[in-house]
Amino acid sequence: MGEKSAQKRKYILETARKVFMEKGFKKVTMKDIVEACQISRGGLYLYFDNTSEIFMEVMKLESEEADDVFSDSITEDATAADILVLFLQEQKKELLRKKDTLTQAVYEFYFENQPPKKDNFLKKQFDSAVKIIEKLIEIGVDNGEFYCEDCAGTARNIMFVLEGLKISAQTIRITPETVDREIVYILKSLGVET
Amino acid sequence: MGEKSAQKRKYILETARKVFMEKGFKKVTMKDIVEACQISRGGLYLYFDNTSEIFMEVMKLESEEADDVFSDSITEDATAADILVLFLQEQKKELLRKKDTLTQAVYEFYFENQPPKKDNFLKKQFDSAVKIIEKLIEIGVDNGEFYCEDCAGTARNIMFVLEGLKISAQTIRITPETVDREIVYILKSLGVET
DNA sequence: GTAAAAACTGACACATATGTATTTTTATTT
DNA sequence: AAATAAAAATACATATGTGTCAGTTTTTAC
Repeated sequence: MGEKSAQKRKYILETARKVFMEKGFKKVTMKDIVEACQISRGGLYLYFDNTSEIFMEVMKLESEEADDVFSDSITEDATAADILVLFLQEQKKELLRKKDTLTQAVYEFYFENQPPKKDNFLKKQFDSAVKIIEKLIEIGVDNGEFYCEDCAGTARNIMFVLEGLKISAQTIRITPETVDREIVYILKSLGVET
Repeated sequence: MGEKSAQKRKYILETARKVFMEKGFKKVTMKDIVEACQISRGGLYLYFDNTSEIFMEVMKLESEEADDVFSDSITEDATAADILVLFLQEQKKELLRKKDTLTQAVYEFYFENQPPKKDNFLKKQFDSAVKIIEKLIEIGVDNGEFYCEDCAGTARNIMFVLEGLKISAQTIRITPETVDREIVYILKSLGVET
């Protein structure tokens, strides 16, 4: 647990991240990470005590680096509807690729370890996304793009639908068309025809 | 894998089911099941080869025994809205108790084993629930209880919200109030005030 | 009542993961 | 360049799980 080289520490976390993306959380052993990092068993233990600790550090990095969910969507002269559509499209892309995401690993980790009340990675992400969507809907309502009586409720609802799609993508194998249908449904409920 | 006694086989599956409810899927070992069943290691292997096989059999039993999602909700003179409310309340109860459910085990199982295209336990449940909700909404629309332009879409949407709530209950620790809010939101979107 | 078949048991051999302790390598200081 | 300290690698002891098999008990059939 010593600090040793901060650079190597970072390298280990970044490499471990890839391993977790590939194999989820539960399957990953210290050996896997050792091999991926091309270091020795003892070497790894100098930095971290176990896979849970490593995973938590990876999540911490992740939430520090996580740029705004809308960073890709916001442009100078985009309308609220444009931004929402881009956001939903982005989410679609994300949830349809099974590997290449920490999604499953995060779920597994929270299954295994009682989800923390504080510092809950998923909860933070969820809540902040809800807030931003709510703001966005309000803007859309103000300039007449959307019709919505309960912006906060709608924002929450959208996020729960996305959560549902996300876990479904991992379990019941939904198709891109299914996601599209949901996106259209969401937009229509805001009065936006596509 | 021999058939041996069908009765004992059933007993093992029922006992294993409890173990999976308690510990999820990944954590459970043959030893756990052996001990829960109070039989010998060799004895268990006479019936099943590994935990995956046992779990699949448990799921099969589950889906055979699974009574209609609405069985508890339907009564002689209930309105469509009544039935829908009861159903949502039932789902709420279910998703809020963490243990006592195969939910997490099923997720873990599908994480570990590529979800099957055919015989997908979750998919079957999901699809059949969607169908029934759709029917229910149609009935409600016909007799003026609900307002809805896209019954199929709404039914699907409701199920994805429920999926989202279900996984969220396991990961971000949602409260009963959060579920209630979503239920109210769903009903309101159908034009039902509560 | 006994012999054959079926069901069951517990120990064993193997495999894999963990965390630590010791040795070796590399870097730093004088 | 030798002495020392830090970092990394290797080997080890421990733990836990798996699947099998030789032997035992129970059931079945005659």
